[in-house]
Amino acid sequence: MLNLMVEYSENQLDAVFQALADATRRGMLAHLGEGAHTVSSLAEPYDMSLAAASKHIKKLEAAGLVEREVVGRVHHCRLSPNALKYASDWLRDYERFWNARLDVLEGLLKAEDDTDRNKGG
Amino acid sequence: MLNLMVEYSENQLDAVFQALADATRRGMLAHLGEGAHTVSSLAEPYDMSLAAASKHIKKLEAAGLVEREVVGRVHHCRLSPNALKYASDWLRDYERFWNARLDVLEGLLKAEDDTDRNKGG
DNA sequence: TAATTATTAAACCAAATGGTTGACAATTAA
DNA sequence: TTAATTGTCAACCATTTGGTTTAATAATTA
Repeated sequence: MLNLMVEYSENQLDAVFQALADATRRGMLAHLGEGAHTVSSLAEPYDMSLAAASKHIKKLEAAGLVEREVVGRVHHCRLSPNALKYASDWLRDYERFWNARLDVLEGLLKAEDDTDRNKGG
Repeated sequence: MLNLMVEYSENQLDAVFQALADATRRGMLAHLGEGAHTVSSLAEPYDMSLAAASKHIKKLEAAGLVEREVVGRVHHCRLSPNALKYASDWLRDYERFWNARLDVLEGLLKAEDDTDRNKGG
């Protein structure tokens, strides 16, 4: 039934959605939308230790949402939108699929309603 | 910088992405795409207790992805695509935002490349 | 009324999560 | 060389997660 749809790796979807399920990490992604940031600059807005922020970034990296380039002692992070597209495509696929089903359902309900009206009228 | 974008509730995004970050729950959503299912029928494909499946369904419900109608002793679950649209819209917003930034970056890199070619040629 | 069915609730467990601190390695600056 | 900066690692802690099992509850059926 889902054979029409692209196949997605469960593990990758797990990792991406899990990474997105945290406001700190979503905030970091938003900042990375402006351009590359170092680990400390990404951590700065948050009321947590650098180590904690570093863990968040590692999780974004593991999900494929962020890439890192080490220059000297500074780690530059930038967005890597492929994984994001992955999740987005999955959602879009499901939305299309479900909306189609719901349209059918809506049509059936409307038809039923019309029948009722004719009976009652 | 994100002021152009719709505002999203962090809690709702947490709940939705968290709900989507599990293959069992994504599978249940896929089955619900076919139409309504009872709790036991949703649980049937999975190698886990009914209680465990029931917890998954509760989480989908809490995220607003699933609605439940109790008829006698059976609980009928159906898709409620609003929350899904919520997450999908968020991703789409970010994608647009990021792609715009990346297009600029790509343009800059291309321009640089052209300069190099002129220098080198 | 008693048994069966559909589902949740409660108590428990192991593993994962999100945080802390302190030590460490590497790089840069004085 | 010494000191400061950038970031990770390891150990630890409390809470959440995803599962179990054993009741409990509510609705049907016999």
